[in-house]
Amino acid sequence: MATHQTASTTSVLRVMNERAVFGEIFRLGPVSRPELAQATGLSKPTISVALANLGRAGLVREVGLRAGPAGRSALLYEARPEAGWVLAVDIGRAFVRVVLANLAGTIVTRVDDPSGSRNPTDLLAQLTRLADRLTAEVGIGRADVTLAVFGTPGIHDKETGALHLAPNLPGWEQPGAVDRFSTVSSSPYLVENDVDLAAVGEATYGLGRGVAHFAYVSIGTGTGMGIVIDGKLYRGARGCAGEISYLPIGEGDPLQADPTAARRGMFETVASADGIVAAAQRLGWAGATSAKEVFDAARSGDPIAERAVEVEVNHVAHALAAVTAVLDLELIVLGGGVGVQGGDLLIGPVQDRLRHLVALQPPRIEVSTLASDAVLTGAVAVGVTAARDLVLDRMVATNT
Amino acid sequence: MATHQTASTTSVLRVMNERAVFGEIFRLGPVSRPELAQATGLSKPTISVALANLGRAGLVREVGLRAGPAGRSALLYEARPEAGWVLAVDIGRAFVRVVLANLAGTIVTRVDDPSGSRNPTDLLAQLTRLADRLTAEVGIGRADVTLAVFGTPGIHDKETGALHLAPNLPGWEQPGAVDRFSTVSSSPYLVENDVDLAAVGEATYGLGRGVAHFAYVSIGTGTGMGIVIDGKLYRGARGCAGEISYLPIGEGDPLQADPTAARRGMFETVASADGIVAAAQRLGWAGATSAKEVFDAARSGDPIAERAVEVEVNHVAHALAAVTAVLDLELIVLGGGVGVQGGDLLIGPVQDRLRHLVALQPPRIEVSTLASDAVLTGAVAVGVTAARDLVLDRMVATNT
DNA sequence: CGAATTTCGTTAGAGACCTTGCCAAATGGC
DNA sequence: GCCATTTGGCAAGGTCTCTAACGAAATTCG
Repeated sequence: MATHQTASTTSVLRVMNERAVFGEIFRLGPVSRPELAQATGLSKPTISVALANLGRAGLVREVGLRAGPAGRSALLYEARPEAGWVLAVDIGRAFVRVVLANLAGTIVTRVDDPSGSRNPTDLLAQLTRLADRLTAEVGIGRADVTLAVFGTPGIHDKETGALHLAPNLPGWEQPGAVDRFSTVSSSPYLVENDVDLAAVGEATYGLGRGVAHFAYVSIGTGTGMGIVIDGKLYRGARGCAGEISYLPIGEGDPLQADPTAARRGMFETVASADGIVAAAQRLGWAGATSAKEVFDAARSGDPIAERAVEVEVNHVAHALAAVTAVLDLELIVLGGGVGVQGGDLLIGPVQDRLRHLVALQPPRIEVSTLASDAVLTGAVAVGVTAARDLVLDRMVATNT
Repeated sequence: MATHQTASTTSVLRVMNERAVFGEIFRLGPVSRPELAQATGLSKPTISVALANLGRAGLVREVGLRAGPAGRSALLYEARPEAGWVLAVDIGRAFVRVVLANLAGTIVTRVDDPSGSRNPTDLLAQLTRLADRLTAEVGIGRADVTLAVFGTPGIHDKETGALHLAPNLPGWEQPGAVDRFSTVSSSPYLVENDVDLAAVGEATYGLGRGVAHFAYVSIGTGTGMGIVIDGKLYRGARGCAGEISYLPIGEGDPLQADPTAARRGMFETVASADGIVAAAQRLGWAGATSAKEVFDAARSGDPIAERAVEVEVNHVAHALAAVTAVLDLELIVLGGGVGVQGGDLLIGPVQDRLRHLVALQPPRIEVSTLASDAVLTGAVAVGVTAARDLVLDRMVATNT
């Protein structure tokens, strides 16, 4: 770390330019040399040599001709999608979802497998089996995967390799457990919180496109938030940013309660699916069993269910008020089981309530359109971005 | 925005390298050519031409010789502090503070002037007078100021040029009012929220040095928070990030209260200096007049004052719990009148309470060491960073 | 159907920058 | 006073990019 952002010899310039060309090819799709010259500001000969290098490395290929209104037709170039493969994994509550995506970000194969035993050894065996199956379908081996991305609940402690705050994954809190993901693909891999990935997915392919600062708030069996700042995922000092489960919001006066009682009035316990059911029961509907049921009843005008939704609105609005006061976001996308199924009932009232709670201009609030695929989508987005850098780095290394 | 981070011709390389050399000179202090070569990774001849260019532009000068254990003594170079001047202004409640700092960041002259009439016209006249006085002391004119930085309460709306949420600055909420700062120095200027500047000051010269993610929480006559993420100030979508005044924290059950009552239970009303006095009065000390008085009484064991401090601890802990759940910071620095004067009584109990409120590892909490100079310090830090870029840009422009 | 026109791609020459390698100058120790 | 050591400067060489010009391909118009 002697030098911060320094640069030196003239050959780094070539690498920078090749990087820029590669990026523009992704951004613009099939594109001609003159268009690349205009987009990058480079001259035609420079574009030509960059394309030659990228082509020799197998990252770019000719893809046809474009006829203009007059004059010679231009050769079109595109990134070779098979130049890299991303294995994206969503370790969900009921299902393990795995997809294989190419460098263009298109998902080529996919499998949803019911969760079996979730201890590290069994889960890793399941993932390895699924990875084998998917790669075979495409005609590559597990070793040809450029990068694997694993979306898990909880917080990945990079120091110890343990997974914290993930009670549904027994055994993964052991030091070094997360490092065993390396056995699945024998290639570089990333481990990210599932809600964080969903936020990236929403930022790349969903409603968050083009929004500088936004957050994805997931409410389901649990609660969580992924924060995107300046288009980049914000993880916090220890990876715990957005752990809104612990927001001090709940019934009763927090100041009167026993100050030593831990976890009282946590957002998660009152606002998650179970919290909604509990609220309905407390309000007189003893037989309430699921959040979906409560939302359906509220839609048909049941007064107790309506009141339960009102309570949920209040909780969510308080949480988002805290988020707004701290982060001043442009957009909040609501996801998770409760967020998606009850979004139509929640969004309007939450926004109204929010306007009263904070005198600031509240963020736009929308319901996720990616639904249960948000995590996978985000894993692909993260993986493709990193994989593009990887294949370029590899090209530069071999050209030494 | 055709190109994102692209680069092209070979001459940008020279600029990048000169920039790197200039930065290293600041980082390392008086430094020899071989040391610069090592630090930047550039060769000796390149360092020499870069220094020649920087010297010709008046940004760098020779400053002496360093004799090593053996061999020829090396010429030392340093940045010329007079190559740029920063005018930093803190528009505080009782005082207007103005300093003139050189490019090295050392404050050369300073004046603290009691706040008079605070409407734009009068305040600008006062500032212009003070700027004239300070520049004259250094032997330069107001036009020689490289950059001016104004720290104000409230939020600067860059679209309209209005200052929002600053009730103590009457007339400044008019569109275009903030643009009139240009009359003070006739040079480029920046307008930042005062608490945000304090956060930058703490990050550059205070306890936040080297901390990636931290926040400066100010509690005084009002409340506010400045957020530094990845060493950079985070402003939010509309510049309102860190407006913790509007955190929904307060007495009573927010769910039982009238949902339409705006601003009820705001953090600022309960936790600011007035809030502490009100709490003491409510607890039975009818004659309480100032927060300082309450803290002093608590230190001498007065039970009512102790209970009032306990209430304040609870409020602050709840606010910081919300901040921690959202941002997962490494460090929170406490500032402002209440934060500095009552910090010794607050920090320990707040940290204890915080541990119970969030199951996460709470951030370190410390009392600001910069005290009332935090805003000015931050304004200087912001200004010096920007001014260094400015003088370099100017050099590059003249060398075209 | 052929020529003019327009656009594309390549080649050649030149400029800018950085680096390696060598030599002179200066300093402290033996 | 000489020598090892480090600094500073100079020249030559290499890499990259740009401009300018030329040949190639495709369309339009006569």
